[in-house]
Amino acid sequence: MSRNLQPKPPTIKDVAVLAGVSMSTVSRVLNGSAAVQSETAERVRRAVTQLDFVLSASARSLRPGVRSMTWGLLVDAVESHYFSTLIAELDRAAQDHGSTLLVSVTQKEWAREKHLIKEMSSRRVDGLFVVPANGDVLGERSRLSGAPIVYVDRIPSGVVADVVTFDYYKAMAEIVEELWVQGHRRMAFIGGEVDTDPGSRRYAAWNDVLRRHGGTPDPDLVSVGHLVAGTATEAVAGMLRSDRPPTAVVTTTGLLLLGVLRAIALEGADIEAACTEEIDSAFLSPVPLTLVAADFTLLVSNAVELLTARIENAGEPPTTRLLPTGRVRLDPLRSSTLPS
Amino acid sequence: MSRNLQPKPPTIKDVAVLAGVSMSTVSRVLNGSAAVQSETAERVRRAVTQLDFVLSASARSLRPGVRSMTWGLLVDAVESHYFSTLIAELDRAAQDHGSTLLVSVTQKEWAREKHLIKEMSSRRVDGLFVVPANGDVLGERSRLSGAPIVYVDRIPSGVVADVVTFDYYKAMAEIVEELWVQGHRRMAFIGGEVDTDPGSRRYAAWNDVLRRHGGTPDPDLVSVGHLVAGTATEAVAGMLRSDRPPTAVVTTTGLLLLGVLRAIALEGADIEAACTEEIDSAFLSPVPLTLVAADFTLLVSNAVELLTARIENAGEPPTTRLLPTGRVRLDPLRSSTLPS
DNA sequence: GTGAAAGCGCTAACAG
DNA sequence: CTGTTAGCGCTTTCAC
Repeated sequence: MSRNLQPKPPTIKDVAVLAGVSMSTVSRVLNGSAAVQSETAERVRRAVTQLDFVLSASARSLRPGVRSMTWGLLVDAVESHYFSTLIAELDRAAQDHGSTLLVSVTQKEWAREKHLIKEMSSRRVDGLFVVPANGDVLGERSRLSGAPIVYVDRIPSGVVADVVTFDYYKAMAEIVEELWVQGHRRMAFIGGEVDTDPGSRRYAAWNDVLRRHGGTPDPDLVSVGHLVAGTATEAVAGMLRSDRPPTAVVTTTGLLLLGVLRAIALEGADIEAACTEEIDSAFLSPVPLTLVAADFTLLVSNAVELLTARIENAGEPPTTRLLPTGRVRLDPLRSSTLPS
Repeated sequence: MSRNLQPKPPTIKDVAVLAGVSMSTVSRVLNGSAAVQSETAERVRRAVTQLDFVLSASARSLRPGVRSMTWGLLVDAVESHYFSTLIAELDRAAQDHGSTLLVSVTQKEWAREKHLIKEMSSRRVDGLFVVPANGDVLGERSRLSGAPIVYVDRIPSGVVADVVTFDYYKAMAEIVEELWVQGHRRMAFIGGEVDTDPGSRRYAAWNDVLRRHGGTPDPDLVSVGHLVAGTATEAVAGMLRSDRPPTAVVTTTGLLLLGVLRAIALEGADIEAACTEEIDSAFLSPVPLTLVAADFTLLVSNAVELLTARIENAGEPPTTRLLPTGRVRLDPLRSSTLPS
């Protein structure tokens, strides 16, 4: 029980006493908000180091008009390559900006998102990045006050706001078009939720391209609403075992792609696969793979630009930015010739 | 510019006025800290709903002795299965406990970890989970004041503290032992940092088991210090192309395993692989795979138990908990018989 | 260039 | 059961 008790952290007053100045002076030194005699400032800084003092973010942000130099990030879920990449990039951006990034998880529930937005606001973050969950049926989003918000990756419903997302419609359209040109006439579509963004955009693109080429998609080859990889595996395995199996299968998320690849591996099928998200184990694919490459550095820089602008000045009208995507093509490694 | 400006959030005073009571009463209703006439309470609650009011976490936590019902989590990096799983579990646990989890990234830098611990403390989190970064050469960790800390997954240096981690030594020892029993005499070891925890524990186990069976590990089959998958791929490819290739390769992290599998796929090798971490694309492995399964639910429940105890009462001596791990065995899917 | 004092939003005595 | 008041740690006028 000796040194285990948490000694309460020093306050600005402790620093002031130790440095032999007033609290105001310490504050001025620490914030650079006004000129302080260099010798005095030095004494203050020494006291700060000695006490290992840090300004209390809570107390500090109580005063109106003071920036907390903190950004919040609300993600919907954590099981995805996408999520790790986003956090890593955003964290770096925040650091460059001199801000701290605080991340929280909404678990795809609108109620939780709403709660966390308020929670973060009550912690006085300067701004929030939000990967919106679905479910705001009452249009409550537009009534949320507090810190400015930039929505990321998904277009939220029920609000006109700043949004940065990739052009998933175009990404999917290009993939399907390309497969069509390659001669594929029986393509399967494996998707998650298709009535909400961004699934809806992808699904629309899929349908549009196939219809443009005449004919409607074969309903036996469309299976949506998958939330986990397992059901996707079953769906694809079923298709592959049927009388008229697909020659290519298109899917939307990395999670589902793994499910699809599993089915393909299980069945020993020899078809094309494509996905609008990347996975880091793509090289292990038993079949040729086309992936949409999303540049998260680009996503983040756009989002940061929007948020900082909004933090500085709340006047601009909200914008939605649709970012371009790239493409990655992979052929199975196993049968490839050995590199010299 | 009309409704775009952020209206400053309502305060407890606004609620009090609207409900026709005093601030204290509002506070009491919101905290359930004392009995309030049910009718009055109802009026307050209505006002709260009407104004969409949330207590300011900043102001609230300024008072000494008040819990913020917030936990912090500091992770070293974000590119790993491990990380997603940890966050997901911890977030759920926090929610069950009625607390909010705030996550931040240390980027494996001790300076950043130190900064973020203070930053989080200054936000008055009730406690912190930390995946410690290496580099505390001055033993500063033990001097950190502020919120109680439970270290997770890694044993930090320079401090006696609460730690929860898996028994990586045993996990690795068992794997190597098993491979030995299966007849493998030329095993390769691909590792990351081996002079810091937990790499050091795994590397020690590897060496110990091989030595116990007589003979030292072949230095040509040991390659450590890999921080990315690419260099691991090169190292393994080199081994596989050599005169005396390994018959099995053991690696430590999921990231490195992917690099290893890539080399195996590239070279078309037919050897065993093993890893002390799981990956979600394991079923795509071209070769038989043994993985250590770590139960993160267990990790998290232990960590939460320790932290909450510490939050309640700072008296107990710090403990280190080494949790048991499981095993997963996977055979390549492609050549397997089709399921009926 | 520096200090004293008010007040940010909230909770916890203390009265009534 | 409810209101009044002091004060948490900090920044910012306002004096000096």
